[in-house]
Amino acid sequence: MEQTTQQMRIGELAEALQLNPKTIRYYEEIGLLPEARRGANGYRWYTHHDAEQLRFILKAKAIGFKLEEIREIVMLQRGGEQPCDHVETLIKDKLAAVDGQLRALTDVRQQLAALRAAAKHTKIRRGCICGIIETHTVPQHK
Amino acid sequence: MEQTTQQMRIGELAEALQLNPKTIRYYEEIGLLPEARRGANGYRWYTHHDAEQLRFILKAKAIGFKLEEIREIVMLQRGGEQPCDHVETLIKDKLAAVDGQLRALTDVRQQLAALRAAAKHTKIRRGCICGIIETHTVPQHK
DNA sequence: CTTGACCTTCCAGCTAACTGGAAGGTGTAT
DNA sequence: ATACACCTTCCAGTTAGCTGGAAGGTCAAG
Repeated sequence: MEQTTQQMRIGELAEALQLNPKTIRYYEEIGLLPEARRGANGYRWYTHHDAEQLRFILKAKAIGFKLEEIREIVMLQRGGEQPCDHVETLIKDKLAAVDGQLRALTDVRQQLAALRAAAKHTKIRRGCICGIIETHTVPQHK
Repeated sequence: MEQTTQQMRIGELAEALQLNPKTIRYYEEIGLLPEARRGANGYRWYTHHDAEQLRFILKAKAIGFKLEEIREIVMLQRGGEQPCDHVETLIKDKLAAVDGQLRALTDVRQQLAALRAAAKHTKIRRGCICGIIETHTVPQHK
């Protein structure tokens, strides 16, 4: 052990972020993650910074961005040195998209809250012949 | 014309919400939309209420919910009469999920804003040998 | 009474985003 | 020396969410 910056292999990174190592390789393959540094044996090695990058990607993914869109965003971050008009436009677009999402999200949140309030209000019967349960516990889809 | 509630056929609904009629049939098929009322000729007829339902679905979809999850939510709305503990738990879960999304979203928004600020700051050179442009205009993916 | 724009069902194919399996190399532990 | 749990690449298969095409019915306009 002579490196100061502690590194991890793909399995550890995957474990830390709760995902399949294959997914990480896939992200590298499509250019979402930069090509990982390799050890003499060909193994990929990741730093804390890589983990942060990946964490951001997962966050963006969780809120409904497509991998291609996320790729555009992280490209902006990575090439952070040479911004130009085109890049500014891109960022502006992404921001607008995110703001749109925020509006839609608060809207849905409000509807859910109303639903819960209504549920609280009507909650009288205990028998619960609740048609929803069947449709929920057996989602089946087709 | 003797109906008071104006109805529309699948094409009009699709046009109004900017989507493919096939998509609407597909949503019906997977139980995301209830089975549409049919005319004597077998055509589907939709009301304003159906349109609102669909609009909500699209909103939820836009913020990254899977169709299966949206189905759970609209099921809750539809069976709004008989809430029970299980249903309440479901709603609480959805609300928690949405709040998580909201947090992630504001986080990403903040990062984008920072990126834009940085871009504004570093924007000096006009030549713009901006590595991002190539990677953006030719996304290629494989 | 035919044309054309709708609608119907059924079925096949597509893209995105993984995910699994095969075949083989690496490295530490007994 | 041999397990064993890792890692590698390559290639094939899966799931979600549409989307297109074929084959045919409906209906208002000319």
